[in-house]
Amino acid sequence: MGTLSAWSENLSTKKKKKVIKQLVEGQDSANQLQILLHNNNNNPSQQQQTEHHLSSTKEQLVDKILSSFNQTLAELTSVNVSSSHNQTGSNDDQLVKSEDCSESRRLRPKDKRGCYKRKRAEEAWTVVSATTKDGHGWRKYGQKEILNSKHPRSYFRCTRKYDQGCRATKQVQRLEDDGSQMHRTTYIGTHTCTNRSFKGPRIISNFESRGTCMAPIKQHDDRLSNLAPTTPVIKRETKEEMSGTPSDVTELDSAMWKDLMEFECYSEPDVMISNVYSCTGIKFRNFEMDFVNGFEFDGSDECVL
DNA sequence: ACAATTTGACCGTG
DNA sequence: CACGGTCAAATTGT
Repeated sequence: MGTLSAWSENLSTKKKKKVIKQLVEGQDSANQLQILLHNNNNNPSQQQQTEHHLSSTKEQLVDKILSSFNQTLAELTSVNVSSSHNQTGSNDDQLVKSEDCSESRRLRPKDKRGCYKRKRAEEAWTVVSATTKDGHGWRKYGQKEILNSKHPRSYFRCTRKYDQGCRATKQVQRLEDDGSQMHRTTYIGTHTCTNRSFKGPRIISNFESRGTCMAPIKQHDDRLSNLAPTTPVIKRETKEEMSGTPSDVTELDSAMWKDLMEFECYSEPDVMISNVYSCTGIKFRNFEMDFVNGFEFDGSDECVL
C-alpha cells in the first residue's frame, strides 16, 4: 500500500485541480439528486416539476455522479499505479503462491495451518460511510482487534474469489468516535469477477476499466475460464445475488435507487453528501474539508492504515 | 444440508 | 518480537 505522502507527492497541482473539479461536479449532482429524491419522497407528484426546474433528470444526475467518481478515481489511481513499483507483477506472483498454498492447505492436516504468502501492498482506497454496502458480494473471513482501536477490524473477500478468482478484499472498521455509525472501509485490489448482481452504484467496480496494469481488462466471459481456479469443487456463495440479474439500465437503476434509499436511511441527508470518499491513506476527517483546504494531505503517520 | 460468520492459530512483514 | 492479514475448524444461521 503506498503511503499517503508518496501519493500526495505524485499528485501534481494540475491533477489536484482537475480531481477537485470533478468531485465538486459530482457533489453538485448529488445535491441535485438529493433534492429530487427528497421531493419524490414527500410528494411524488411534485417530482416531475422539480425535475423540470433542475437542469438534469435523475438518470442524468446519477450518470454525472458516477462519471465524476470514475474520472476522479481513474485520475487518482493512475497516480497510484505509476508511483508504485512493479506492483502488478509481484502481486501476480504473490497471488499465485498464495492460491497454490491455499489449495494445498485444504488437504493439510490441522496442525499445518497458515502456510500462505501475504499479499504485497495492492492499490487500496478508502471510503468512509455509514453503510458498507457497495453492490458487491463479500464474505467475511476474519476479524482482528487492532492496537489502540476501540473497534475490531473485519476482513472481507469477494464471494467470487474461488469461482472466478476475484482478488478483491476489503477491511471494515468502525470509526473511533462514539455515537457515530460511520465505518471506514478500505478496498484492496479490484474486482476481476463479473458481478451480475449489481445492487448499487458500482463506483468501485468501475476501477476495473481503468486500463492500467491491473487484472485483465477483457470484458468477455471467456476470462472466467482464464481466471477460474481448476479446483473441481466450486462453492457457490452468491445465492441471493444470482437471483436478481439486472440486464438493462432500468433494472440497474432501480437497484441503484434502492441502495441509495438505504443509504439515506443510515445517515442524515445533510451528512450524506459530505462524508463519503477518500483515497489511500487519507486522513479520515470530513473529506469536504480537505477540498476546502486545497486537497492537501500532510502525510503524517496518523493516516497510515 | 448448506451457507455464512466467528474465532483462535499461524505466519509474513517491519 | 509485535502487529495484523489470512486460514480453516467450529459454530451459528437459513
